[in-house]
Amino acid sequence: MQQTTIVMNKCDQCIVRQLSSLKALNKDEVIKLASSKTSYKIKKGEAIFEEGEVTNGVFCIKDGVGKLSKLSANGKDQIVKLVKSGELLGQRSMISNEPANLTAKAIADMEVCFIPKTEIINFFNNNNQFSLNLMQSVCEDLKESENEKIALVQKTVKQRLAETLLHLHDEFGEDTDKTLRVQLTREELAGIIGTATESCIRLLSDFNKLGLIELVGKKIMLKDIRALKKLADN
Amino acid sequence: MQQTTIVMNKCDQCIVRQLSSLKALNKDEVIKLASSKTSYKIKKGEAIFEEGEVTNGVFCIKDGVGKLSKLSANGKDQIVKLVKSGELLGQRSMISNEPANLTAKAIADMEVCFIPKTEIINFFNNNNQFSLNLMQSVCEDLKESENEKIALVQKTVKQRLAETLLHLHDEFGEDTDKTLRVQLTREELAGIIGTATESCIRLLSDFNKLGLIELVGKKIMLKDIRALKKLADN
DNA sequence: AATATTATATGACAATTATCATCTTAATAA
DNA sequence: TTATTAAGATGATAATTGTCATATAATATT
Repeated sequence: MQQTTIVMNKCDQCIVRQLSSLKALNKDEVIKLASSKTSYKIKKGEAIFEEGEVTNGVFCIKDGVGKLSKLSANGKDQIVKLVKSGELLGQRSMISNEPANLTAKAIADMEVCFIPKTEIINFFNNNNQFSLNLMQSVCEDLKESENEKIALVQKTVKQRLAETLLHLHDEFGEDTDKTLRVQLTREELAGIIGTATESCIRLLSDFNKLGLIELVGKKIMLKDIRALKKLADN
Repeated sequence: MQQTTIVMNKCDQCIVRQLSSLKALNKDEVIKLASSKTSYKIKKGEAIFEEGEVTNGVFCIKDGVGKLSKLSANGKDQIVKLVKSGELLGQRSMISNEPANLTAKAIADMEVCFIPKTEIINFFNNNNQFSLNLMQSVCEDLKESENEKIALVQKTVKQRLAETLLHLHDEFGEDTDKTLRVQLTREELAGIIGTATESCIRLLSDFNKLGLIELVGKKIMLKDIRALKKLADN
């Protein structure tokens, strides 16, 4: 009895349970969830799943940061989305009944839990609020993807870099030294904005010289957010 | 009584009912649907809804072709997706409870039906298969959007043009004269692949000279699909 | 039919961005 | 520590693509 309570609490207190579609689950469902999940630790650089893999469930991100990306023919890694704690991973391919379309890798050490598909489908069919939440989450991803698609075409690399820096600042915040908390390599940053690594580095230098940002070793500090916003929009 | 039957048949026979998420609806639900829908005719060039508009429902496309697009600051229209008969329009913003993110316009004369949100939410909550279908449809859109996003960055304009021509051929087929059935202006085609109209025209000329396509007035005939595929992939 | 308007086409040129080479600095392994 | 490798930085150059100008063809309007 007590054991059940402990297990339930584990998921009940979890940040994913608080932030994701899973917030719609009731006590009994959380207990079921806790007993069917499995936990993993994933080191920086390691994959959670690879493109083409059949995952048969979703991953809850308890801690860390990950990237969803696709390798191109010429060996470049295009990053489609970053994910952080509180989010679910692999919803789309699970629902579509398809192998993963993208590869998920850890950018910072991660703690994740795997929830089997059967469990999720069960919640989906029996809990309207959960299915609506899940639906809205995918819809949010779709909207974001469409808008990014438009930005890729309508904005220059410079604008996209400014936009991405602001976005990273908004979503992940600052370290104590005022630099961006997410530690991306220049290559990864280039992969997000969709450009060559050298172009990305060059523009960062330009931004630095213009006083828009400051490069602290490999880390980036946003110095003039207003100017970055202006640059990104116009 | 007879009237009800007639009305039901109207929706029951409809191509949208056969192809979209609505195929999961049972007889009673179709009757409800038929009584709550309103029909419209939309002329080529006219809008079904505009970006920022609150639609409060979805549109069934009975006939015609439409485009979902967003106007950029510099006046260019980026086309995000083409829609054709059998598809639903406006699902995402309805589910997200947001105004439309994109503008929907007719490329060819359209016949559409509007279904109010209350009706859809009702089906969503009471019919698991319908909610799953709807979910899968949004997931399909998401996958496509992500893949196009990647293509926009990793492929050249030439490759994207080849890819888009093949895609249009697959999805909309040929007219009796072997040309592509969808009649897009060069400007619209440029808006899909995300390039300047002049660049698009120039590349079409190149493709023509290379024997990949043939330009029959404003219409386009694919002559060497194998070569176009090779070009698009590599 | 004549005129106006819009779409398509093409040349010339500029701007952006990618590629390749090289160098420096930082991180990691031996 | 030293050697080795990887990441970051920058110059030189080429390729791609966008912009502007202008011409022609197609369509619409009077």
